[in-house]
Amino acid sequence: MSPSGPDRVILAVAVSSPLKRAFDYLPDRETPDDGWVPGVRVRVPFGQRSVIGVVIDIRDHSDVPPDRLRRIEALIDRSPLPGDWLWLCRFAARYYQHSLGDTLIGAMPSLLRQGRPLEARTRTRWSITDQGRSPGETVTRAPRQAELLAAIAQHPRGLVASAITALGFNRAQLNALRDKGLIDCREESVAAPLNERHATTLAEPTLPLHREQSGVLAELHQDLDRFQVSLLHGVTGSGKTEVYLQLIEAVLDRGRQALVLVPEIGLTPQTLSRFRKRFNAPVIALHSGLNDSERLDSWEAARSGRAAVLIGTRSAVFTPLARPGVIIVDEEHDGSFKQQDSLRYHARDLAIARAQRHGIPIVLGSATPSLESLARARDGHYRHLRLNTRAGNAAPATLSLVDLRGKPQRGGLGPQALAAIREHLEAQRQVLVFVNRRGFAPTLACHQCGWLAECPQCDARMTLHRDPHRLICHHCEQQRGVPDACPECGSADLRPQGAGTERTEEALQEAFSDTRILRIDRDSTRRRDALEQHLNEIRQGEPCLLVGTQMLAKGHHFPHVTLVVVVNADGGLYSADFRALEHSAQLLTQVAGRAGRAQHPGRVLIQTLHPEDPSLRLLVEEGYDALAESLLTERRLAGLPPFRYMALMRGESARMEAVIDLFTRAGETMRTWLAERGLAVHCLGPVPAPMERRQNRYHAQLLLSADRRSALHEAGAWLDDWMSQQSDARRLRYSIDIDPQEMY
DNA sequence: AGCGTATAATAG
DNA sequence: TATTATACGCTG
Repeated sequence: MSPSGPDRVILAVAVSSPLKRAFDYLPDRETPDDGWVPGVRVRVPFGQRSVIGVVIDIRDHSDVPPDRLRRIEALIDRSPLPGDWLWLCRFAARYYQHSLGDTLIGAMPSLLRQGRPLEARTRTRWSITDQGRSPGETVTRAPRQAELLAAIAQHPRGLVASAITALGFNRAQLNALRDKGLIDCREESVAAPLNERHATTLAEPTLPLHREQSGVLAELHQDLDRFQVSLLHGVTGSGKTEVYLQLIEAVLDRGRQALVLVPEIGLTPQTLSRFRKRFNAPVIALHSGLNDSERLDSWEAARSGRAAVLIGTRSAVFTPLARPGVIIVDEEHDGSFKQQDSLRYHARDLAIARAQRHGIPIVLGSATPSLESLARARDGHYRHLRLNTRAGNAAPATLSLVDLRGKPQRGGLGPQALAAIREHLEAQRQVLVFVNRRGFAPTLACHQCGWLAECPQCDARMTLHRDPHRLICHHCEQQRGVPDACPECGSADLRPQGAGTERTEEALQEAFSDTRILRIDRDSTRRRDALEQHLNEIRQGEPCLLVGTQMLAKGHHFPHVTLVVVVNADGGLYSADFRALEHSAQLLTQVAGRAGRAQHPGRVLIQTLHPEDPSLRLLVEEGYDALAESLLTERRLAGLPPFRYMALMRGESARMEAVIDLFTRAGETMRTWLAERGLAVHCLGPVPAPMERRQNRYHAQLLLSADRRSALHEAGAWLDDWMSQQSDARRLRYSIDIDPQEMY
């Protein structure tokens, strides 16, 4: 066969590289030509390096000149990586317009990335041979061997090596019996066979459901065997988790697996233990604490079917499943489901694509659904399931706005809030104070000349921290000492501006000196277990004050808290980001949901400088759902998501002109092409990013929007391709974000 | 000349 | 993106 003959085998290999194409290779010399299947890992020479890649296609010719083709160094896998996983990576790479190689390599456990073989865990099982049943004189002089032989003979299916060791026998005795031909061994997979059902016994009984929950569960039970998106829209405390658990029970009964996605801070030991206690089947958590080999083991457990329930954050959506039965996305509106670098995927959206592919149901749960999901529920694409009553008939918290204009403040708290706090503490209750900023104060200002502590490398103020006493930029981590005098005018009258968690904590400690105060934010919980310890203390129920950021707002239950104070609700009101109000309303509702979950009704005080703001009033007076309706109407009129689709091209460079020049040409070319093509896509920009300078790099963006995803994708792909051909594009960093969540 | 660092080129 | 080839400026 001539090297350039037509029936020669060429392997298209995807490697981790920003280049959005596969690379052609010749097979290695060991592997027969018919031994190739797509989806196997290979080691290939790439430039000066040797890297792991995935064979994505087997071809009979290449467009690359034969003398430039290199040879695969080694085939790693005997069988391809899991088919559902390969499909999802392909889908994600195409949808998010990212390199397939990068997607594949990034979505596999790091040990697989390093070339570690993926083998199912096996164990050795020893069983007796025909000869062993009548051993004759062969073991009379070896009493231990005779005992071991008798032990094995008692078990018709044989004994696994670990059981034999547990009985006090050793390897030498086994080998001796084997050499005499009395016993034999074989390797068997640890994984459950594909048709084996998980133990259906519940380790813990189910909780009684209230009427609404039963109704919802009955609806979910109807569609266990087909693709259906259900939006489980349930107020805080309405018992969504119990619905998940009972739905999963039905799925496990059918011998299928469940994949549960939770927000980044939602994977708490309590959540996990609730799942583990409920099911006798293996529940596996995929969290950041796993080391590389645990991660690979979990992957393998899911792939082989050994694991029944998988719970994890964003990246868990890429876990391969042997027998998928249901996917649950809890707190589906949570921003942490969107990856903000490299492959900018949304785990909720990929989960939906995956469920569709598998033909299984998916449940999106939230008390404050994203406008995207609400819109799809309203137009009938998703089934809208509601839970409006709180378990145990707990009354919903009462929300009120507190006008802070012209009021004296201590640590950001006005007189009304302080009085309410005192009242609740005296009644032996717990109070939660929510401050959406860590540190002591958002900035330091000179009262003589108006100087503000600004970050030297960002368009942002530096946050004043007390412990350590430093000015820190939250955008670039840059730190500097706190000046004694104003660097501009020399005045010593420098004052902190506004309040962060540290300052509110300090002010509250002064005002309520006998009260235990627990601060919970990223700084105070950096130490391992610090958060857990605090939460345990809070659960004891002693009166105390909790001061914290959104870490407190999400996922935790505080049955003894009867008052929640929101120090400043105005953050989301006047932001450049069109989603700011939605996110702000979700957060406020979540915080409010922390109050009064037990027998005592809760109160929520929301401090604001804009008590007349219509959105804020709508939220407080009628709740999240009413505000969401109004926001949806605005979005429709403004032609914004979820009524139009967006793609955002971001660029950054050390010089603003470099980005603007390139993006200006990109925008013009794009618009011309769109007009010629007759594609209904808007191209806006370039515009500088809301925060232009970050870490001394300048950011700008080009925004594409369209009525149809397909048009948007075509335009995005064209733009990306055009960019890759520009020589000056190499000098700056750029990336495309499909369905961007934040417009920074 | 020799070195360290910024910048460009390249990947089958 | 990761790596390496090269270009350039500084020291002695």
